[in-house]
Amino acid sequence: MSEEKKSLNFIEQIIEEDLSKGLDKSKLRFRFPPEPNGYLHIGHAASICLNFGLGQSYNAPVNLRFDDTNPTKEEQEYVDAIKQDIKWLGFEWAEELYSSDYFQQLYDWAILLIKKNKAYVDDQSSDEIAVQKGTPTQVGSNSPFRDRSVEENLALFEKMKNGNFEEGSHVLRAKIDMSSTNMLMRDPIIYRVLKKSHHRTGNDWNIYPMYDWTHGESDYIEQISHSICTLEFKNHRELYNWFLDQVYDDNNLRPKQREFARRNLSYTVMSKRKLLQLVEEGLVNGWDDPRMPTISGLRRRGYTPKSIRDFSETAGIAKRDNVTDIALLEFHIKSELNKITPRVMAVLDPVKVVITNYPENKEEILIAENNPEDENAGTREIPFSREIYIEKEDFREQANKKFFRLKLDKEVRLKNAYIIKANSVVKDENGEINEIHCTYDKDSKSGSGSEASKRKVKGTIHWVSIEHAVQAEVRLYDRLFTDEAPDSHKDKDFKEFINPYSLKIIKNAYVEPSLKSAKIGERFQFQRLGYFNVDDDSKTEHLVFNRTVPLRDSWAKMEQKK
RNA sequence: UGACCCAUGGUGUAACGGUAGCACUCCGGUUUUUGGUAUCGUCAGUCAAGGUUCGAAUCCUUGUGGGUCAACCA
Repeated sequence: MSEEKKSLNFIEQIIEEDLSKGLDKSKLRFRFPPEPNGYLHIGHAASICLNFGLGQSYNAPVNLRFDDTNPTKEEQEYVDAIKQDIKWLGFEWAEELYSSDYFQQLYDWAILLIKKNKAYVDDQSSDEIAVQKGTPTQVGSNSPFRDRSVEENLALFEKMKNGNFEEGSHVLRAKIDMSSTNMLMRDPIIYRVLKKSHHRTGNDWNIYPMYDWTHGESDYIEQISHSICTLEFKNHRELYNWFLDQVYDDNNLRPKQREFARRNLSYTVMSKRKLLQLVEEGLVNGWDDPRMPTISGLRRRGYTPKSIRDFSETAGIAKRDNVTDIALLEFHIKSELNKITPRVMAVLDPVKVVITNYPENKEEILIAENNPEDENAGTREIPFSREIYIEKEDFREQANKKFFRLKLDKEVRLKNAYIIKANSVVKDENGEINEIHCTYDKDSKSGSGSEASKRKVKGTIHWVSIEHAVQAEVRLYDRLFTDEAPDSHKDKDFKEFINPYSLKIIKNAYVEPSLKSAKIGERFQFQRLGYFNVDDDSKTEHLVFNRTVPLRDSWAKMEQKK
């Protein structure tokens, strides 16, 4: 076999370089560090696949670390959901850890910082500190409290910790450089007073560490070799390294932060803040609404873990901002579902067909292939009778030669059944077609091997036997937004681009009887229509299907062009 | 009037000084009892200008365009 050299992404190249410079392969260790303040989305999936993928290819441990340093926003509900989503995606973490596990160590190190005269307690308000910070083009100025004695700082910090100060009254700051061109280096805040109960540490702490102080030190504690985050943290790297310098010991591994571009998807939004807004304002039905780009939404929609992993792999990673075409995600889900889903027949917009030369009480069982893509998928039985439903749009009284479906005086094949010819229509007082009267060629039964069955008829349409069909609810989804990048418009709110037709509910669809026992989560291809799964709301007496994604429809495309 | 990062077909990525490749999308053909699938094919790209070099997408300079940074958020 010719082994084709797979090109490495830039993170892998950095790792290879470190390895070639002498880093022991057994020292490789990664982490995925979500804040438990929302649900994971397809953008996180990129990071998850990257980190856990590196773990797999280098046989290195990957920790799941909840970055829970802000008790005002974090909840156990999110912790549970995040764990479920990662598992569902097919990954296993080495250890489940929490930044809050390190609160004591972080506190001890802060004391050390004070003793080294590299941190001080500032009594100023948040506004005063902000003013002193300057602007990107203007240097900041020193706090009047910057030169407090070590003893005083120690005493004050102790008081902060003990709850003797009110929120907002005091902070601990690193003493770095108020004139740095990097705003983050202008004496960043390390600790703030927050008298809030934490989802894990309860009321143990009155002070909580900030992200920058926490993240690098946590990486160090866990001996993470490569700490991979998104581009907006690029400017934090200098501070990450400064904090590391304060505690670093030569005998240990020194973590390295590297940044890649977050993955954006067209026709949706990806920020947790905006997704939360959609949920809270009732614009969608929760975090797992099938229109949401969340992992739980995609799961409910019928996406498979593999399709999401394949998508992440194909999209790749790099350092430039991007908006990936959602068609790529759809390509991967269609490609997988094509291979694995059983084909069934369902009619979403029914019109009645009467086969006038078919005996009134007769019913016969036809055999249908479950999946032409899978020889082992077997066959199933489908009942056929005199009265059936077909899709309204599969019939026209008159149409040109391009219309490969049922029309007056022309023939069409009923999938897995007979060739029929339309003879007449029965209309109501409004001119709506109530019934289509057809005759069938009784020798043309599919698979019978007869001459008639081998006749070439241009079109094949799906159907269900009225007497045997099961009524079902079908939910059709379209993209949530009408704009490719709804949050890229400076003058417009992203919600202005919400697609009012993103959800269409069909109450009276009819599915073939084999679906009567379909279970929640099961996936099917409704032939000629798309891929569907059974929604969480589904019950035996009231089946509910979601359309995961439609089939490619070149006919619809042709029609549209006209 | 700052610092840092980025710039390859419509989209996402590869090429690590030596033939600009892959995938998606779009468009067209063939096959087909799904207008699906499969299969074949077409269109289409190195931000600009200089420089270094036998040779530049790649290195350098300048410019242009985009992004990030002034939360007691992460």
